[in-house]
Amino acid sequence: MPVRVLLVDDEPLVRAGLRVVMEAQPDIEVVGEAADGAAVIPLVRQLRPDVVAMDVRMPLMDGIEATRAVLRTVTDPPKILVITTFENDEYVYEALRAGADGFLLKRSRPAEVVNAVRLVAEGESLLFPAAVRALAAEYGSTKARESMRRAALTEREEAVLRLMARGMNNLEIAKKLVVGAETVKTHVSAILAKLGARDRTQAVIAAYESGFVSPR
Amino acid sequence: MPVRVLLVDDEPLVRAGLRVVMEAQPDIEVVGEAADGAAVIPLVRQLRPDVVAMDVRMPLMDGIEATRAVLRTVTDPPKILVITTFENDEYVYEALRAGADGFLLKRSRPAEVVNAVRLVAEGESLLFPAAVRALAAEYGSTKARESMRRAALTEREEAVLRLMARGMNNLEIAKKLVVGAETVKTHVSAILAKLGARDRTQAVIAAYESGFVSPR
DNA sequence: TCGCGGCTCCCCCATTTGGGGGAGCCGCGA
DNA sequence: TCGCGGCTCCCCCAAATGGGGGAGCCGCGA
Repeated sequence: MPVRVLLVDDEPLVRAGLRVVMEAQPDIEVVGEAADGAAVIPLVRQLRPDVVAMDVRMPLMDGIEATRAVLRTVTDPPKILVITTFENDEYVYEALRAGADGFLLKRSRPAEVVNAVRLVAEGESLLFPAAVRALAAEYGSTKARESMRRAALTEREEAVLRLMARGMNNLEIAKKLVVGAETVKTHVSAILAKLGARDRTQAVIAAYESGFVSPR
Repeated sequence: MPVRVLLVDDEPLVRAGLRVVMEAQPDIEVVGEAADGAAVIPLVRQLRPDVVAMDVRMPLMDGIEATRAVLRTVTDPPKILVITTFENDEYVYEALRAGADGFLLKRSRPAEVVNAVRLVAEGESLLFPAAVRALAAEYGSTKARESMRRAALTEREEAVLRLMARGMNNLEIAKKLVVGAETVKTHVSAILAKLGARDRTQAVIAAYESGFVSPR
């Protein structure tokens, strides 16, 4: 039976990206989504997920409070995987102290994402020292630290994603935006990293799934 | 600057409906209306619309003739969006062969209507209509319906497209379907050809836009 | 003033994708 | 029985994609 996952992130694009990554796995099933920690408790009661993948920073109730609330009020609570964009986010440590079972960087590769989900689902805690080292070692000890802000796309990146979702390739996007093809490549890479997408197709899927672009 | 649209339909109610839908959009402006194709040429010259949304079936001059006339006599012609009631209207195929940029069903939802207008305005041919146009250009109008059937995906191709729309690459699809990677490539190529898509991203977009797969 | 993030462009390189051809097997219908 | 379409696999090859670096410019805010 598959691992049942509840996604909680205020950024629809991030949710969609995670969803694409997870649903590509036969043994992982995304059973629900929420945009804020405040919605987590009833959803956990209703959906009984095995794992809650939850952003630390959210508008109404952040991941720390939500973690405490779930563990305090739900019997047989799910594993909680905290999602963050910062490597050394003090919120993460608080969340882990609050009882979270592991954490995940938003720019983790799909393989890392699904691996983390499987691990916490099986009761393996991704405690931070080792995990931080492992992930930090893999993800750019230099650049990662710098450019890790919120996973929200910049204006230019949104424009590129919109054109990607219209089926344009990099060259066409470059002409449309009157920039060089290399620039578009840079934006595309940034988009893929922020959305946790492996390729442009997954990014476009995320754009549709999140409502960033609307079908029909 | 908004997209300037000229509505051409012999049915006032249809024009009114389209006008309401389009004018509800901040980026679409209806600059004129006509009740028959015969009035289109002077109006296009006078109003210089970006898009002509035109019914195929009209009393004096139908949409096919009007499309040909506009493209033949107007310099820097507008995009032409053909409106029809029936999905398998052979008039539509003829209009597309005559140079129309896309088609729209009268029973389309408002979101579809404005989306179609925006797409053709920006030079993007509607995906499935593009496929129809390609096929219609290749085969005769009499065989249009038959070529549509020819364009229908096989069972296996549908399965592959579904997995493509979940973000899988060819190797993952191959494993999922327990076939060789070459087989998947063959299917993907067939899908692209049938949908008129250039790459897998466009195919996935088509899958979403056509409702073949639905956002969750 | 300095630093940082956003935007732009450049290099190199591995992988993926897609197109061209061909071919064998099988089931179904003319 | 034969042909055809669907499904499978194979070859070669060009193009696109994505990742890894680096770097310059500019505006804004500490």
